[in-house]
Amino acid sequence: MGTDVRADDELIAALRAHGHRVTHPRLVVYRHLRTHQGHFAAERVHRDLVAEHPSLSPATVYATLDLLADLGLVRRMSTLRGVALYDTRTDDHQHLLCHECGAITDLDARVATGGARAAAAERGFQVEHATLQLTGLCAACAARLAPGA
Amino acid sequence: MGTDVRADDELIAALRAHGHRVTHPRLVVYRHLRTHQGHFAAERVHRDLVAEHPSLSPATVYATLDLLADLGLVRRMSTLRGVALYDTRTDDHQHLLCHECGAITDLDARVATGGARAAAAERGFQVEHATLQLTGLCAACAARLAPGA
DNA sequence: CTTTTTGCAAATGATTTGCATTAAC
DNA sequence: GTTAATGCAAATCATTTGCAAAAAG
Repeated sequence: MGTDVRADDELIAALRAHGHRVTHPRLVVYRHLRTHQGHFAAERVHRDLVAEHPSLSPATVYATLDLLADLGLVRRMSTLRGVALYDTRTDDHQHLLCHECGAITDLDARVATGGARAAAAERGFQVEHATLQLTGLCAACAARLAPGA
Repeated sequence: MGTDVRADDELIAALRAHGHRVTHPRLVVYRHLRTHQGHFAAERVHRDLVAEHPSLSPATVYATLDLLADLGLVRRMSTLRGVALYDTRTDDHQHLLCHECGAITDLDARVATGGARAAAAERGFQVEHATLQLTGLCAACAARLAPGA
């Protein structure tokens, strides 16, 4: 493993392109997300990193994730619960949200969003991402709730 | 206007079917949602109703909206920000989320979700709703941010 | 050197919880 | 009568903010 220099370059280029500074916390957070792909809450990122970086503050993690989202390096996810999540995947995919346990999993199906995008554009809405959210029961919760099936 | 008895009946039937009691706060909240369609935060519902129903507590509104969602009379919405929203529409439609002002608007396009639903089912996920979320800039924010265009 | 970014601690704000009281059934 | 549901106040928890100190360019 070790530090992936290519990953750093991508962050550095994006920061410079928008007039932001390349700082230690930003590198640390970004590397962590690159290494551990998935859906992250700010608080979780902070908890994961604070042992190795004791001076890293929650506020900085919140600000950094927000910045990374603005730079397009992660995506803000919509959630049913009240915790803000960031997705390391920036390509199109779908989300399965279990309303029992709150688990969120990725799905890779082909969904034609062209019609909806066009309809939105007609209203003057500039679409950046179109994500299909499927809510329901995950396999584990379905099994737990319907025992004898 | 006046009380729409048919609306009450729908709530009462759903409550009875699930062994819940028909209470005054539940009627009041449900009537309000029926009358004022849209996307509601619990806090907003409470604020709207507390003048006429001074004893109505926030906690009850939270619990009631949660119950209505479980009964299928409203839908929990996914949001980018940390406020839980409930949608009075329970039929299939899409949401436009402006990440500048936070505005959420409905869209009525035809989106083929069959493929994604099937893929989810293959994984053992029981899909209840499939909602396409389009994130980006609403017309107002786009105009404000790109002045000279 | 100048300005952004950080860390810290305090403030905020939505949501939840515990518990005695009240209202459904 | 019995039990669920309410109201209230306190607790919780994620997130934001203000400001002095530190670090980036």
